[in-house]
Order: sequence, then structure tokens, then C-alpha cells
Amino acid sequence: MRTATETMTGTKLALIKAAAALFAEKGFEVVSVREITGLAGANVASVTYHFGSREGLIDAVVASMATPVNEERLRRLDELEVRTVRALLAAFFEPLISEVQSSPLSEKLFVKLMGRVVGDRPYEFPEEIMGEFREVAGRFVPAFMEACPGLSAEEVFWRIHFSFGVLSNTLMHGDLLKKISDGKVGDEELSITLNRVIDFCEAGFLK
Amino acid sequence: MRTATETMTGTKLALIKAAAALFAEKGFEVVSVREITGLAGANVASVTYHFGSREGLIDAVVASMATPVNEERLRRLDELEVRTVRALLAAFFEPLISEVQSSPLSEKLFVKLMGRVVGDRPYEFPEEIMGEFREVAGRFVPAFMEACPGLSAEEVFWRIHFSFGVLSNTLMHGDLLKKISDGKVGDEELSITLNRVIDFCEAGFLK
DNA sequence: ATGTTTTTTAAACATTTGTTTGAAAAAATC
DNA sequence: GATTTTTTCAAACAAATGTTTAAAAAACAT
Repeated sequence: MRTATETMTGTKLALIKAAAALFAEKGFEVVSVREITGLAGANVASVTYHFGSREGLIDAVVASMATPVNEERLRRLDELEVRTVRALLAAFFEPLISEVQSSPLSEKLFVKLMGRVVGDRPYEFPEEIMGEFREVAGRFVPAFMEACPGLSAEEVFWRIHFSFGVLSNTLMHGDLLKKISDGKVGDEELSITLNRVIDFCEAGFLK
Repeated sequence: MRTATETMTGTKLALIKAAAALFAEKGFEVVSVREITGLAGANVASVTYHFGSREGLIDAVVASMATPVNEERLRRLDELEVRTVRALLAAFFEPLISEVQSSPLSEKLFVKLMGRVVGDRPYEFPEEIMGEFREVAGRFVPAFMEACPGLSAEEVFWRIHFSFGVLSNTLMHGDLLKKISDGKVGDEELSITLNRVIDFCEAGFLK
């Protein structure tokens, strides 16, 4: 006899959704299995059953966020006609938010979770996802170098790293800006914010 | 009868040092009291005795890092003769690493911990430290605005936020650059890295 | 309908968590 | 040197952690 009214199957998805929302708010290492199953309306044992372990669930959530992003990054890089710094930044950054509306999470939570995926340590990517990032880096780094003929490889690396920091911080702590501006700054279309980020990083690159 | 050979008093300091090293590596929320006391060579109960609670120890570590930084920020701001964007960035950023050599932590750990202090959420500052940051922000934000006559307040807020992201990410994940560059980039004087950060952010500001 | 597999469930597992206790030890004060 | 205060310590606390178990339920197959 069932106590819950839901569709029974779909527990796996409910777990991922609940975990995603909690991870976005608190970070991967801080959320307990019981919090997740509680929010998902599932049994405690369901995590082990469906994902093998708590870590397996984390990996599944991260993969559900990272894999589509990395795939679209490579797709967009391939489709670029002119590989300017700005175009490369856009190809690298925009996929991070392009799936916002198709996500079950609110925009705010989606962005925060994406920020944690790219920036929250000491969580370590499983080797499969790590490989994706390696491939993306291996394709974008040379492209950035070619787009900056005057710069040494070392300087290009640093500026990629800095740009990554701008984005990561903006995703994760976007609400912090609203705080320091007394609520006057921070509410705007996500794509507009991303354009600001790209403007800023492009200037840093072309300095 | 003592089992340990150390000086008995100084336990409080040993706890802060051990906690600082562990927090730098793993983050505030993940390190257990027993890990800390184990590394410090102290009893489990010593944390409650000296700091009231685990949270109290975290706050003590954070305060030991943040308070001197914020004080020097204000000092340097007052002593500025010309408040250019670059000078303001330097006055805001350089205090974060100016105490590196007087710290008991290694340079690497010191920088990582400082990165966590400024960027690791969901840790929440105690009200006292929060007040320090508010004062610093209240002094620097108008200064940046005056240094950027052509820009709207909104745009200045964003660029401060972005600059903060560059720095925070560089502190916390400085070793990541070494990874994506196959070890070719990443070993250099800390002050040189900070100059790179300032160069990048200045360009983003003056775009 | 019957049998088989997949999924859910409550209960219990052994660890680990932060904190408290009360006595012993050390240090400080007189 | 005696006494008072501060600090340390082993032990135990209740609560929470991830995971396992075995039976019940549901879904599926024949």
C-alpha cells in the first residue's frame, strides 16, 4: 500500500531535482541524504538503491548540469566563423545559462548550482566529467592563444583563469551584489548580466 | 599527568593554527572538531572550552584573517593621494596578501584560506566581522564611483563585483591554473600574480 | 491469473558528529 | 606552602550521518 500519491516511478528524478535545489543553496558536502529524500518525498534507502551512494547522487546531479554545457561549448566553438576573444568568451560562457528555462529549478537556483558545479571545491569530478572539461580546455585554450597573437602563452592562461573567476563568482554570488548595492543593482535579465561579464573579460584580455 | 610534551598553554593558538590549515584545504563546514583537535594535539573538549563551540572557532579563525585585512584597507585608502581605479584596486586587494609572511601557515594555505574567507558560502560572518566589511564597502564604493566619472552607479557596482570575483577565484583556485597549463604556469611571486589581477580588473573598469 | 523482476519501505546498522561532564592536573594567586 | 582559579583530560552524551537489510508492494512478463 502506498502512502504517497505520486507516480511511484520517477523517484530517481525526484531525487535529482531535490538534491539539485539543496546543493544550489548549501553546497554539495553539507546536504544530508535525509534532507534530500525528505524534500523528494522518498525513502532514505532510495539514494543507495538508485545511485549507489550519496556521492553517486552528487555525481549524477553534476553530470546533468555539466555534460550538456560542455557539449554545447564544443558545438558552438565548431560553428564559430571568426574566433575573436569576444566570440570565444561567448561560446564558453553562454552555454552555462542556455538551459535555464528547460530546467526544473528556478532561475536563481539553477544559476547558483551551475556556479557550484564550476567552482565548489573540495568536491572532485568523477573521471568521466573531468575528461569532458579536459577536452573543452584542450580546444578553447589554443583558440584563445590564436585570438591573442601579441600575448605570451603564460599571459593567455592567466586571463582565461581570471575570466573564469569572474563568471564563477557571478553565478554563485550574484545575490551579493544586490546586498552591497542596497537592493538597487542586481535584478536584470540573465543574458544582460552575461554580456556585462563578457564585456569585462574582453577588456581584460585586450588590455 | 600530561601525555603531551608541549607547553600546555598555547592550546588556543594551536587550535586556531590547526583549524586554519584544515579550513584552507577543505572549507569551513567539512572539517570536524576531532580533525582539528587531532592535528593540534589537543583534547576534543578544548574547542568548547576555549571558543564556546565549533562555530566560535570558525569565527575566531575568520576574524584573525579578515580583521587585519579590513583595517589595512581603510588605512591605505586614507593614505591615498590620488584615487585612481588602479590605486583603489591595489588598496583593496593588496592587504589580502600583505600578511602572508607573518602567518604560521604556508603561503599556499594562507592564500587559500583567505580565498575561503572572502568567498566560501554558506558560512555566514558574525555580525562584528560583517560590520567591518560593510564599513569597507561603504568607503570604497563611493571612491570607485568618483574614480569613474563616466560610468553609472550600476555599472560601477557590477565591475566591483567582477573584480572581486577575479580575486576570490585566484586566491582559492590558484592551483587550478597549474593544472590546465600542464604545470607550465602558476609558479611565481604572489605580488606578481596580484599585479596581473589588478591589470586585468583595471582594464575591465576602464573599458 | 501466475510467476518474476523492479522498486519502495521501515527498521536497524555501525560511525561520526558537536557538546557536556566531573575529576585530575597545572597555573596562578595569595 | 596553601588555596583558588584556570586548563586539560578521558569518558560519555544524544543526535545525526551514510548505508544495509529483509520484507512488502508494485510493475511487468508470460
